[in-house]
Amino acid sequence: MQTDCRNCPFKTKATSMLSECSLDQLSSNHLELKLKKGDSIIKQGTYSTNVVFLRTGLAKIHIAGPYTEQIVKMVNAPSYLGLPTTFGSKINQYSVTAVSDAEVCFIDLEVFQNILDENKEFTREIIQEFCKNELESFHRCANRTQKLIRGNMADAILDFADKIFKSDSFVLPLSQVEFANLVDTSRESVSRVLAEFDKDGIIKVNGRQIDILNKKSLVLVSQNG
Amino acid sequence: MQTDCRNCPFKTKATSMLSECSLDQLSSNHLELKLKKGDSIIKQGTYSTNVVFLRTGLAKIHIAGPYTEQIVKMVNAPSYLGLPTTFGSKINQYSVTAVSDAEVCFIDLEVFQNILDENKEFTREIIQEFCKNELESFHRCANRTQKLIRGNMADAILDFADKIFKSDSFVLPLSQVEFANLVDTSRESVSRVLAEFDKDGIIKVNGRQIDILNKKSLVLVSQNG
DNA sequence: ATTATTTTGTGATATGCATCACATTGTATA
DNA sequence: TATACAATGTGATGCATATCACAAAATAAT
Repeated sequence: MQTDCRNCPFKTKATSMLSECSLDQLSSNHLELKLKKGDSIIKQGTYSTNVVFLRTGLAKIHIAGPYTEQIVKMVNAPSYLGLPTTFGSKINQYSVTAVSDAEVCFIDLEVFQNILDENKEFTREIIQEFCKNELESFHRCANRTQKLIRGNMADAILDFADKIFKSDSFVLPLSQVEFANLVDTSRESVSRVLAEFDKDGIIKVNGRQIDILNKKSLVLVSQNG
Repeated sequence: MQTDCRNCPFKTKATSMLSECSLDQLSSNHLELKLKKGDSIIKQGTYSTNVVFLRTGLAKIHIAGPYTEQIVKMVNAPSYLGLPTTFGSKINQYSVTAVSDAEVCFIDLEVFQNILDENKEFTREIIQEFCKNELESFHRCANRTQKLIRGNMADAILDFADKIFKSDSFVLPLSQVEFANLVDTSRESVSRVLAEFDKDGIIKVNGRQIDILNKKSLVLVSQNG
């Protein structure tokens, strides 16, 4: 299915920089797909020739570590997915999976490259994005390895609230196993710490429904443990 | 001091894509500097308007974690430094320090941006570089958090041999404290594990001189622990 | 509705490694 | 050459958290 990209209401900042001409090129060279929660978007180990545009929905980027699957980051729409894997390597180096219902557009790599070549502003924004990601990954790495579990879990919850859902009440889009893979812990520890936070009145846990009751405390835990 | 970039013998793949015109622009808009081991190249928290080209030498990228300084990665010449920090943020988000004598060129951000705008091939290469870095950081993060210390140390030693020095004999450019910050351990553990590897005949340690004696074993340790 | 399967809660135990404490060696500095 | 300071070696101890082993809910499948 193809739609007119010019009128797409889900443009990223980068995409809004594109010329009409490039948008038309996109329109006639992309495949739009509706996905259900759990559907695979990019699969580690498979051949890759597409950049993916996440139009709506929420996805996880995950990678097979030496022992367990690790969730590298959560991404919400609108956003481009798979640039590193598609540009940097013929074979996908990580997986992306929808954790909510989602809409995606598959864009041929050559078309995307062409659009990069023809749109300086677009390229600038994409590079900005790369820079932001690299900085984030530096910070994430330093935090994850130095902080204790409580701190990392607090971080993750704050991230969901502030970056993903923009609300202090949300339902966790991950199982505890997945949450553990995101925070680098065991499933059991996730369960325990969540219960602790609840007992301490920092958050209210009801199944996967999370309500942040005391954000200051949560930030403190994030900083100190 | 300014030199002619056209004849610079230390071009990256990206730089070799530049037009004569852009090289001239670079020539007249960069500051070349000779640095000594330990000299700071980029300092976290300071204002940043320059991209740095590492012409010769070896540098560490490091970042202040919540508790200790963490070395994110080692970079050897020729390579551009500080792109994420300079493009993505006005204030440097990480530090870069020479760990050997080095030569660097400071390039004004606007000049660099201009050169990006004018050279598609150059831009492609830079984007490739970003992609490679992001993939690397995914892998590094998954490995570091899942592997035991012996595995991570084996990894680091293999990295030095294969990527940095291209030789199975080299002198470690880091103190044990720094090595610990690179591998996410304590200084004591570095000392102990190095001694273990030596005792097991996997490597020979003599001060900071490292000789890999049994690379297969080292790879095995890297994989299993 | 009933069964099967996945997800979650919670105690007990084991362990890898940080931390502490100090000895020893190496390396700048006066 | 002596002295100060940084880098390293090595044991003893403690702690955070993984792992194991179940029970209990919750969801999905029949």
